Parts: sequence; C-alpha cells; structure tokens
Amino acid sequence: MRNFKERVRAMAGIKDGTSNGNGTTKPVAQRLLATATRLFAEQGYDRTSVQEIVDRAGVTKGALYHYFGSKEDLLHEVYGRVLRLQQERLDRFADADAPVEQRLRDAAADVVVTTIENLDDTKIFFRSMHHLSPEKDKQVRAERRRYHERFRALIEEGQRTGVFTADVPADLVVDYHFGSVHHLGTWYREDGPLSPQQVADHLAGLLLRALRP
Amino acid sequence: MRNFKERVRAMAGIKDGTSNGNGTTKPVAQRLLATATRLFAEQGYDRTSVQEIVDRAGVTKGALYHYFGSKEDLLHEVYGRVLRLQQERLDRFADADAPVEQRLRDAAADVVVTTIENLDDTKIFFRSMHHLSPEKDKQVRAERRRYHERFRALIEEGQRTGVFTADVPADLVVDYHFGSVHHLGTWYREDGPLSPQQVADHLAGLLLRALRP
DNA sequence: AGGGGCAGACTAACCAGTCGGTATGTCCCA
DNA sequence: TGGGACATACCGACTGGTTAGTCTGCCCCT
Repeated sequence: MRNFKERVRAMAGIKDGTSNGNGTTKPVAQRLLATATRLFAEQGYDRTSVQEIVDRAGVTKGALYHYFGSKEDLLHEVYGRVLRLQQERLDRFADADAPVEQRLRDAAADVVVTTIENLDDTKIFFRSMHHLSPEKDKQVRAERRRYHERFRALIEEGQRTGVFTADVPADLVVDYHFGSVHHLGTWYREDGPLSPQQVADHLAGLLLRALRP
Repeated sequence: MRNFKERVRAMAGIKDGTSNGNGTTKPVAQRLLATATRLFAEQGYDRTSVQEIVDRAGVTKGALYHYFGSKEDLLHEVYGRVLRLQQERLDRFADADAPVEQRLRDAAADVVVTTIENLDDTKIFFRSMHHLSPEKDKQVRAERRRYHERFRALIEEGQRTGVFTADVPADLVVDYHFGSVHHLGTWYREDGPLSPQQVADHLAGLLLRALRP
C-alpha cells in the first residue's frame, strides 16, 4: 500500500508514462491528481465527490484507490507539490549573491509568479487546509513554518543592516506579504490587464517601499 | 416564509428577546446564528452539520427551519452582517473631514480592528464564500465590489493630488491591503504579542509607506 | 380558538471506502 | 517454446453511515 504512494509521487513529477505510445495519454495516477486539483479548486474539497473525480478522469473508483490511500491523500499530494516547489525556489533566491534588498525583491516577486502559475493549487492550499487530518495538518504546518522563517530571516537581515525599517515586526511583514499572495486566487484573472510578472513586480515594489527606512 | 427571514434579520441586530425575563437567555434565532458562526469558523461550512448546530444551540431542527429557510441562509446572514458593518464604517471614515492620507490610514486601520474583533465571521467569509449558491454569490459580490470601489476611490484621490505614488494601479493596491486583512484569520492569535490596534497601526503604516511617492 | 414556536421522527439522496473479480503482463523453470 | 505462478492495473456493485430538509403534531400565549 505505502509502496504505491511512493511510486505515484515519483510519477507525478516525471513525464514518463506506462501505457502511452506517443505522449497524448497521461498515466492514470497523474490524470487523477490533475483532475482532482482542478475540481477541488473549482468547487472545494468537500463539494467534490470521489465519483466525480473518477468520472472526469475516465476511470473508476478502483483505479483511484489503487493509487491513493484516500481522498485526503489527493489533497495532501497537492499541498506537497506546492510546498516543495516554493521552498526550493525561495531557498535559491535567498541564497543568491546579491544585496539583501535585491534578494528579498526577487524572492517576493518569484512567489507571486509561481503562485499565479499554479493558481489552482494555491487556491486549494489556502481554502482547504483545514480539511486535513490533524496528523497531516501538522506536517504541512511544519513545512509552512520553515518557509515562513526563511523569508523572515531575509527581512531581519535587512533590518539589522539598516536597509529596512526596524519599527515593524518582521513576522508581521511576512504575513503582510503573504496575505497579498494568498489573496491572488480571489482576484487575479488570466484575461485581466496585468501579466503575472507585472503583478509580481508591483507587489514586490510595494513591499520594498513599505520597508524603506 | 420570507417574512421570518426579515424578522430574524431584525432580531439579529437588536438586543430584545422574546422569552428572556432578565437577559441571560438569548432568543433562539440569535443563538442559532451565533452557534452556527462559531462552528462554521472552527470546522468550515461543509463539515458542520445542521444537527450539530441545533444540538449546540440547545434546540432541534424544527426551530432552525422555523427561522431560516436553509443552511445556506445562515451563511448568507453571516456575510450580510459583516458586509453591512464594514461598509458603514468605511463610509464614515472616507467621508470624514481630513487630508486623504489621514482618511486612508484611518479606514485601513479600522478594517483591521473590526476584522480582528469579528475574526470568526471574516474567517467564514473568505473561506466559505464559494459555498454560496450563484444567486446569493452574485449579491454578495456586488456588495463587496461597492466596498472595494469606495476604498479604491480614496487611493485614486491621493494619486491625483500627488500625495500617493501613481505608478501602481489603485485596484491592485486595494487587493494588496485586503490580502493582508483577509490573511489575519490565518495567523492572528488573541494571546499573541500584538493587540488588534497595534496590528492595525502597523498594517496601515505599511500601506501608507508603500504609497509614498 | 387560532396561530406562532418549537419537538422529533422520518425520508430520500448521497458519499467514501471495500471487495471480489478480471485482464494483462512478466519471470522463471522445464 | 510453453506454461504455471505471481503481480500489477483496473472494474463496478455494494455497504454502512451521514445529511439536509420535511412533516405532523403538541404546547402555550393571546
């Protein structure tokens, strides 16, 4: 049972398929995860039935429960993908060789772009987090905190070296910025006037200006 | 049927009770709404059963469906309360007789304080909005937009008169600020180090600094 | 004597997860 | 070369439990 999940996680990251000759047909596990993601984002976790997912993916429950242990596993998998992606990117920007204000600006802008590019996942993330079982919730929270702390460290560094104002708690600034990121799912529209990169530049600009001493 | 709802809405705003001699026992409709609010905030709308609400409120389903047309009506009522409250306060601050930067600062800080003071309601608002039927969703969206536009007008006024920077779209700034407000439910703790007013001052300060030309 | 304010049993729908079964493929030894 | 042994991938009917909402009727106040 646990073996399957490991393999599925691997499959989700890799393009290779088991039964596709040319590349048009995605492997079942991937298709299920993609379908579930879309439906969770559109209707919410609770309003989406397992039956609906398998119907839309063109398989049956047998297939879903062959690859995933439970409906909640699907949700957790979505979270895992988002968290891993964002943590990895944050680390890259934060460790770069540049002045702290540049590193913060890049990191702040990047998380906006990747959030918009994965808007379904992040919608689910913020909207359905409380649907996780205590055990998985704890795990997600821990990874989330790691991310938060890495980001906060950047701000604290700037505050120590005097390039950022120090009369606002660094923690609050992190939540300030992630509030606006979190909120993207509510208002950003692909057919709107601003590209993801433009939104990112604006939001990062606002953050940096807010932090000027 | 529709008559009841009107009366209930009235009851929700007024302290008067039907069956309480001294003031300890709230009228049933109020108790149901308060209980539902608490439970929705704790567990989410879908995870809260009608049975749970009536049990906790010490009545039965008969009572609930006597006062409310459906479970969704309860949710809609919560939204209505929050929206009316915030719109009224925003109008008051925006129409005040003061420089625009002061009016914006006051309005921005006030919405933070009232959000924290009604954290249950606002948690529900942002987390469960997509559970509304299309009809009610439309209504809520319309009221929400009115609020958004009033706030945006303040920013545009400051941009026109040159006290705020004009190289960021006013719409985006509104969503920027409301992102952080929205996010409060995720991180603010009553037993944390900051009072609602302190958080409000910080967040309003960040907004105003971000808007400096 | 009439109606508002509830109680509580009931229903029809739905849903996550299970389970026995089938089809296809792979490996291994004769 | 062929055929048993075993695993993977999936099907789809079924179950036990939950849920929103209804309905009938009692009680009490006016």
